[in-house]
Amino acid sequence: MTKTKEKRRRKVFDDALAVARDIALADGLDGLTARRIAKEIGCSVGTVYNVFGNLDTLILHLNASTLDALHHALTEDGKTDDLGSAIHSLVERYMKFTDENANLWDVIFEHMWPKDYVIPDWYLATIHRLFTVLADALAPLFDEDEDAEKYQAATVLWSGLHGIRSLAFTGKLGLVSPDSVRAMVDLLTDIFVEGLRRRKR
Amino acid sequence: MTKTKEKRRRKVFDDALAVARDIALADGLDGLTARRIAKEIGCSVGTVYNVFGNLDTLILHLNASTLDALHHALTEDGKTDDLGSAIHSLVERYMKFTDENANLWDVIFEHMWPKDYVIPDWYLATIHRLFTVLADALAPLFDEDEDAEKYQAATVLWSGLHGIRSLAFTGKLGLVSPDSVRAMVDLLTDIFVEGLRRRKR
DNA sequence: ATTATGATTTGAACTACGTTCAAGACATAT
DNA sequence: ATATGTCTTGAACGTAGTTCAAATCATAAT
Repeated sequence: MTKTKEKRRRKVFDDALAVARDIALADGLDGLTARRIAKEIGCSVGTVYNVFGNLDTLILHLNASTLDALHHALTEDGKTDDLGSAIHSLVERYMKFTDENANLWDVIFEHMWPKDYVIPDWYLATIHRLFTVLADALAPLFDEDEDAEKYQAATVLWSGLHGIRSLAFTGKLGLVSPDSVRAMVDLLTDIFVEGLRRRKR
Repeated sequence: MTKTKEKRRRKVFDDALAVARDIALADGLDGLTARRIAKEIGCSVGTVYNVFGNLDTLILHLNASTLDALHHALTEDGKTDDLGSAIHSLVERYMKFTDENANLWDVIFEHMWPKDYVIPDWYLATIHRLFTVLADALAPLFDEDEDAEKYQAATVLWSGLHGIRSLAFTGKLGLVSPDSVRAMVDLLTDIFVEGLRRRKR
């Protein structure tokens, strides 16, 4: 049977990702070594390489699951009807998730793909799906025929929020308090949404 | 005499940074190894460690010089009197500099300080000086007694632009063309400046 | 039940990294 | 010319990612 082999392979895959997630949460990208993952799931490095091919691909899957977890955090429970508060709710959830999973989240950005690494389409789709959540919340601020503009605006806002959060988290802004991060995020969100509102009129 | 020793030490310091800059421009953070730098300036790794203590400190100095180079690019030639065009000029120069020195620029953000690494005040001052350039350009949009708000707004705008540029450059937005990066940067800048303008009234 | 076959697992080994440090080379003061 | 104290050197250590020949295992065939 090829079934049992598939099962075993699947178990290594799942276990490795679960363990990698725990390690990343606790220690960030630095802790994510092939040897440590192998040891913690009780196999050799060779087996990890047999399943994932290389560490980059393992991290790719880890990041995809992190992105999915954020997507879930953003979309669970109902939406608000209120225009502005839907966006603020998303920002609130985004900040909460990235705070509570800071090390795990930052693996996505700390890890650099090798120059020749081809990022698969399903991973890009995961990113796209996330941006679309924000784009949908921005829908009232755009006309029906402005899907491209809407998606672009969502990308801009989200990238901007990411810039603030990640520079603060990695200490590259100088010393910045969590409080001021929140104030900066709110400032950007408010001004941007208000700007789109004016533009629509 | 301690003069000749100081001279030699200074030469190793300067040569190492010059070589590190060339390597970073060509190959990014990956190429910045102690052995390669030592070989290219014609000394042993030990000497590099004698002067810098560790690679992190060498990269700290490299980054400081990169930040200074951007500061120079932003401030050379006269300022414009025009309110909005001063800001757009800064953004234009920022984008030009980070495009032409993409690998070098990204060393600042790809490199992560060890958990216990203490970033010296003079480095933080270099960052502060850079943000102040943008804060000064935003001055017409704030009252005299709003220095903190002005600086915060500069930080928000710059972090936002950085978020867009760096996510695009590192391929973490999915596939994004250079053209659309420019459009996104302009969109954020326009909306943000316009938002501050309205706020002032 | 025993053997043969083919895939999987293993872990030592390879290269390359940051970093250290004992030994030698060097410059200065006497 | 010698003594002293500093600087330079490069082999060596520990740890990465990754590879691969040998051992192990599961299945199919006899």
